[in-house]
Amino acid sequence: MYLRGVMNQQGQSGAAIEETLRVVGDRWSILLVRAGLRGIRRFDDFCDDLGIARPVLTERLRRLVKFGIFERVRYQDKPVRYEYRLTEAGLALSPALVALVRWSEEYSQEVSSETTLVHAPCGTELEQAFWCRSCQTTFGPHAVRGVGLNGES
Amino acid sequence: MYLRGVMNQQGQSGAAIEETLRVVGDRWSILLVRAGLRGIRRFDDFCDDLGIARPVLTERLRRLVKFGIFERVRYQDKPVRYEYRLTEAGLALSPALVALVRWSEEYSQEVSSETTLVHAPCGTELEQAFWCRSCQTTFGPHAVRGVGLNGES
DNA sequence: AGACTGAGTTCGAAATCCGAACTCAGTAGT
DNA sequence: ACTACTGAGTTCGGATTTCGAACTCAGTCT
Repeated sequence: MYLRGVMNQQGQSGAAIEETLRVVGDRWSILLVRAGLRGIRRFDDFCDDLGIARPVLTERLRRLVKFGIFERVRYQDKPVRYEYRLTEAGLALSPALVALVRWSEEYSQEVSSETTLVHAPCGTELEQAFWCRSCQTTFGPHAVRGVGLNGES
Repeated sequence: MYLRGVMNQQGQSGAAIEETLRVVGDRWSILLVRAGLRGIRRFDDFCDDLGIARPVLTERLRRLVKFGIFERVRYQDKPVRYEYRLTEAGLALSPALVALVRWSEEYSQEVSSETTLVHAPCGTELEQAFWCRSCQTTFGPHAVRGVGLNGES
């Protein structure tokens, strides 16, 4: 039953994702990224859009900036004003976000009414898959092998 | 600058993912799913593997069971013992998990040493893509359109 | 002058998190 | 029969985080 052989608890193998979850693994961070993708940039807009408490927003944005997911940009000088823009790393979170949205649509108890994510050119509901460059095939979660998953190997 | 037109704050359009993040959006839940995928099922094993405090683990597992991500299974009678297994819905979180692992490998400050996720049959480092059934193509985040993203439309 | 804007900060109350120690039923060893 | 051990929790008090509401501060608009 102790079939791991995958070290953990600071071993190394899971260290990266653990750190990542310490950054984006809270109720708000992913939602902030999503808001960023929707074009929201300003403090008060994040605040109104998400209904997040101001002190929490302050702290969250600071942390996301620190970890390179947002950048704080001065967009006006007279009264000095800053806004928050997604960096490339922040944009790169969108697959995770999309995966979560898809999961929500399928499994959340919430009435999610209609499909919200589609392939832009044709409007078809999208699916998410893994892609192997060398085999030139797509495949599902069952064919993923990894140190971080499936109990080693 | 108020280009949303996507309702929020209980509007409906983002409700599903907000609820989802209220369930799995914390430091531990995703890690619990990952542990589940690695074959971990028992209370003490989750505890040792993640280094999570016991009361928190109790509460987290209860919540994940309540939302259908794990199921609590009696696996022995003499001393009654239960273990936690991922449901199908729980398994379905793996794309999100994989996306986060990939992101961590690429952008986390942590030294992540080597690639940990591969295509099982051939061992090639996997990529994640979106798949359009009707166009029969894969595509990246830029070609995703959706109510939940990209400021409506 | 007075009202408003945007990006925060300060406050105290409420909810969460933590580690360490305890419980409880049953099993195994001597 | 006594002791130690196992697995799945619960209980405790203290530290940390979260919250909403109200306040600040520089500058602008009327």
